[in-house]
Amino acid sequence: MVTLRDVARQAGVSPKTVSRVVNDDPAVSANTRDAVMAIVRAMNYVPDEAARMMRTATSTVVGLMTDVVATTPYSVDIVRGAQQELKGEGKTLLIANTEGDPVLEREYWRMFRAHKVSGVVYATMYHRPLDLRTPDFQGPIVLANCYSGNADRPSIVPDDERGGYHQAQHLLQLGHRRIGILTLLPAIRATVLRGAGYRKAFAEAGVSYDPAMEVPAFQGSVANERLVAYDVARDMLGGRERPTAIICGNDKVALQVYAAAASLGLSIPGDLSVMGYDDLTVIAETLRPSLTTVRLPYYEIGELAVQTLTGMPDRAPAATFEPVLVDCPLITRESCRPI
Amino acid sequence: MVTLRDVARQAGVSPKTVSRVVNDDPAVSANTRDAVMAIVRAMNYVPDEAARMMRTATSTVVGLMTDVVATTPYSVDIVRGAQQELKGEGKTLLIANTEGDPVLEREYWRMFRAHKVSGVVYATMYHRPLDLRTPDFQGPIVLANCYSGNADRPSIVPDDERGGYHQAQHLLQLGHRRIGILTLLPAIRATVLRGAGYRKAFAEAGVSYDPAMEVPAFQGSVANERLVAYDVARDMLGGRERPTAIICGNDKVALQVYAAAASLGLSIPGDLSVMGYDDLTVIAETLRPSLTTVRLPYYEIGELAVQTLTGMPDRAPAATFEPVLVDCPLITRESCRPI
DNA sequence: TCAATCCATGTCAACGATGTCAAGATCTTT
DNA sequence: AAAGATCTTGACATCGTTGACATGGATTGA
Repeated sequence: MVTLRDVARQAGVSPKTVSRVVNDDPAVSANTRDAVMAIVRAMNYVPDEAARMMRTATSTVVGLMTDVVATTPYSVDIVRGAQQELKGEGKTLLIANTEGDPVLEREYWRMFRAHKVSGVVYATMYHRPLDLRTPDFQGPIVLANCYSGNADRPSIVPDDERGGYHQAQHLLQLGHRRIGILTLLPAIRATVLRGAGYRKAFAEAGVSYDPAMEVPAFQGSVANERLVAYDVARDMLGGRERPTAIICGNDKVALQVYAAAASLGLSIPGDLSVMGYDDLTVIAETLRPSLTTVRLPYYEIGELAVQTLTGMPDRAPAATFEPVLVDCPLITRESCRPI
Repeated sequence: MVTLRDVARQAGVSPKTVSRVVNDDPAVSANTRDAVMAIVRAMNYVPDEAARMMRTATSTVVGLMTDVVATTPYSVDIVRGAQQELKGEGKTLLIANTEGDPVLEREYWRMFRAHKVSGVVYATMYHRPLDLRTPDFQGPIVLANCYSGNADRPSIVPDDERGGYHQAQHLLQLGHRRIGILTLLPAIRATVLRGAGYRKAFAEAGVSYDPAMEVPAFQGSVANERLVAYDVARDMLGGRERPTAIICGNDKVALQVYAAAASLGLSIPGDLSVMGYDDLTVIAETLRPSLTTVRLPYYEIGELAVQTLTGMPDRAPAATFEPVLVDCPLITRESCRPI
């Protein structure tokens, strides 16, 4: 292994000087700097993280703790966004997937402590409040896709109310008036927030909002949900006064609405406009016609989480943090059409 | 921070003894061990990884280098499988996503070196041969979903030939004889392997294989492919002598075949059986009827890769390694039915 | 010209763990 | 009971880096 010492010897300077050079300390003459850098490159010297870590009591690694976030395919984007942001600073991610196991989670917090991670992004699968106790870890933490119930930590969450607003607003603007809404489970926070968004859009458009048009596309509990969008959509589309458009709680729901429409001989978007949520591209881009949907901005949430982390002091003063809302933009494709 | 020293002082023993205890060194009396462990727990002592790393010149971290693997949703399972396997050993993953950028990749290899990772899993998005040169990294490497052209590294890949065999064999057994095949791009290795699997199944069933029934569902290049399964399937299903079953190169293709069938008024599985590949559950479980498919065993590949890594000596002798094939099992759902 | 200031570089110790070796205590063996 | 073997514990140096502080030379100002 090539060490600072070796480089120093070769360059005819002290180890400390080499250290200064590789750390961009300005207190080094240009000549020395160039000479040392030449040797550094020639010897392919790479600073030993372990020694740095030990000396500085911090590392260039950021922890990413997830519940089961990695399970749900699209949320990998949180990881990608975080990486993207870290790349610029020469840092990387140490990942810990708890799969929902609290014992394992505790172990991972210890592990983060042992590795002196410079911060942790804590991401959850569902957008939800969270009371995080971390007796084994002291450093800065940013919540992603979840937020602290008592606002004692910074957090980045999707703006589900605005996302719901986008969905409804777009369809209303296209002239739709009878709009069916297939929601996620009522217990999910996003469901409530989007509901508010729908109402706001309807109100702004001067259209009365009919709660009867709002039906859950799932049954069961959050932990054990069953997708029944196909049947619900068939009921909705089979009745008289069928809707001219359907807003879906996510893209999977939309996929089943496509199937329901096909089974009734209804064409999309000719007879029915369909709007998704999530922008799960494997579905949204593959469906015929492709799906107009609203994108869950996981990539941006990952980026922002790391940015926030980087800007945090090691020991944050006991401040109050309102969740940062990230817009869920409308992605226009082919499944919605003016009436 | 609580250090070995602090624990030692409290316990009235030397730091070295505490070290022995936390490392399960058998050369410690039961009394001492219990006494020390009590203090360790009471003080919530966690060994400092940096110091360990420095002293032992190795870390408990395994690197995961991916090209764009994290982009394709389902392959997150490689990460999950790897984690699962590491969990037992108290290790974790340091992840590096190159997004295909060689400069970045080089930087990440350096980073892995700096962090003294105990090994690296190198995973690719496509199953393909790979000539890996890592001047900046010496430790053990296992390839996942790719393999070394000259067999100089261990590798774990899906058994695509057998997967293709499963697809065809199942449909043949259900009595289908006219079977359409919508393949991936011919340039992709999986396409070739699965083709061999199809032929084998047909031969075993004593059914003649008609190459004309095999059509790519994609156009363009690997880097820039365009899914045209919808049109191809409509052509195939619109002709006389339409197939009674269609084998798809992946689940996205199957999704479009569903749409094509619906547009022609054909019902699945009544008029047409459809078989997917990948087992992308967001699609396969959401489709109505749910999709019979073949599962890409990414989770197992991740597990096996780490197992292989763990079993490797630090400096592997220049051996030859045949790729380890992992079966792609048939997942039976509702989209295939006897003729 | 001499003191004060600044700049570039160097010396030294320390971060926390563990490998090496040694020593004291205890147990065998004859 | 003495010599050896074994078992348990400890002293000490060391891994590679950087922070605190020191040094010596050049520059500035009066």
